[in-house]
Amino acid sequence: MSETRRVRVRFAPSPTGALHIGGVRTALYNYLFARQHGGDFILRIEDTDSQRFVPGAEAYIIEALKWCGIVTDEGVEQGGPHAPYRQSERKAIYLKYAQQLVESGNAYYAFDTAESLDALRKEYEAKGQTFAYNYAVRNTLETSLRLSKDEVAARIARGDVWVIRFKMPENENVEMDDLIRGHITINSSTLDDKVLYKSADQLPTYHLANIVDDHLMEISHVIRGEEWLPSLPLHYLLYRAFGWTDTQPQFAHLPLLLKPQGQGKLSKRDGDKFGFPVFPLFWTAPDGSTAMGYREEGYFPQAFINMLALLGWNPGTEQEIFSMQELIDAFSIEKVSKSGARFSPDKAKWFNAQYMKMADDGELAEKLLPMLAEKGINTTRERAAKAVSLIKERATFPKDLLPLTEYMFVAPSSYDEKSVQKFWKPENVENLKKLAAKFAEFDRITAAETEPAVHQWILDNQMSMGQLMNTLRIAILGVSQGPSIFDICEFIGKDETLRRIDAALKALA
RNA sequence: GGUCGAUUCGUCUAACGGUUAGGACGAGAGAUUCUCAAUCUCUAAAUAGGAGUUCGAUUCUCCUAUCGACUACCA
Repeated sequence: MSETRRVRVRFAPSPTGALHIGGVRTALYNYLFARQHGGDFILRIEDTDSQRFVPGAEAYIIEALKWCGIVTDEGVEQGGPHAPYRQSERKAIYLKYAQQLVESGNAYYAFDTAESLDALRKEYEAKGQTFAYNYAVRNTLETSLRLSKDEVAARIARGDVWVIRFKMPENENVEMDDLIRGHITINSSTLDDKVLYKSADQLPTYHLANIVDDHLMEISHVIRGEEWLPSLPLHYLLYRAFGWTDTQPQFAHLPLLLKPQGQGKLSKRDGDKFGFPVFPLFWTAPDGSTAMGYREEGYFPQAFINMLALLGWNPGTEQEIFSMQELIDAFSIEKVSKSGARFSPDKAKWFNAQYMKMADDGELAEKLLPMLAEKGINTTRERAAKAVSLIKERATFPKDLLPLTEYMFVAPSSYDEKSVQKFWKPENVENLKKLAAKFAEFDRITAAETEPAVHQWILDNQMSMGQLMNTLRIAILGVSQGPSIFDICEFIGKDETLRRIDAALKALA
């Protein structure tokens, strides 16, 4: 645990489905930490559960990280000095380590069947007790602890089912340190003899594979979800049993992400229930069910990351908008909060609106163009960018751009009844006709020159600014809303302005 | 049930034992404007409860309550 050790962190998801936003946040914090310390960020796939493996999940994870702008230095995709990075491809290394633990007396073979253990659990339950596979019972069961070496070998050779279990010490206070939670002590007697190596699929369990790989990959810091806190003593003891305590990584357990309403941690179903995504990308499960994603809902990855970064971490300043580089510079593991954070869809939208305001007009135009084309409107990138600049501050998502700009390209086909009732009065209509005549005097309509001139003209003729402008607005847009009416008239041009006034006068006569 | 962890406005959070407990989202009100947004200003809104330690606890300790995680040959 020397201070000079190179920082190497890993994100180690299990490919059992889409990557939940809680997982994305874990990956993000690891990434920020690595970058801040000039270290390495590694993506390792922990696919040691052959039962729950979901095809496509790994590809999803990789794509999600890419969309978020989280760049991996080593991993299943690009390889690296410690390849392979998929645990199923590292199968061969784990058994050796498990056996090493047996030889050193820290683990043992157990020959219980799933059925016999099941029966034991039921038996205890009937007595109102909870069965724990630990120091109290291990000597009464079929294990290498009481069987002779020859008999153990014979049983294995015979094909009996076996697992390797960790021999949890009895009544020892395990002292641990967590970068976020501080010092923690747990008595080992409350822990059980966890399975390290499974017979079912000849693969290690998470605990073994995780410790072995973190050691082999020279991981310096383990930053993971709080759900791992209960297994931290086991992991400490494993490092000790292997004799790796001098290079044991430091641990940081992140608080959980909670549901926006009600109780419990955020789950996949919450998205469906409350109408917001819990996954970064759209996901189609093997059973055909689907779940929406932030990307598809129109979130900017920067906004998504910004929102996620602040959910459980705070720099202590009042800054809220952070670029990835700013996050890297400001991040600190000590400032991660200890309690679970409730996810807020409203705040997520607010972040997106902030990024919308900052977005480049040209880039937004690229998103708008196809939407317009779908409506049969073809225009240039420049025109679209100009339209976007007029309205982007009132949009939250790129999809809002279409309804906000559509009327700038096509004349209204109908007029909002409420607005008409309010403003389309005989006097206003008469004034509108005069205004049209006034417009005709200009070579072209501009916000810079026409607007002040018309204002003065309205004053001189003792007309009502509010009444006339809204009447004009109805004629041009069909509704009484939107950005400055002179900006719009300038955008559509003098001819089109006069044409729309004329059309409205006829339609609403 | 057991073990561990957590607890500041409705939500996300700030406050190296000393502040009128700050900011943001959301809510309400107002300003501005040709309208709708945006923007700006203002308002309401919190230290879970109880004991201690201390001159002084949001902050430290203990108890209670509540919430959460874990308690698989899942990760």
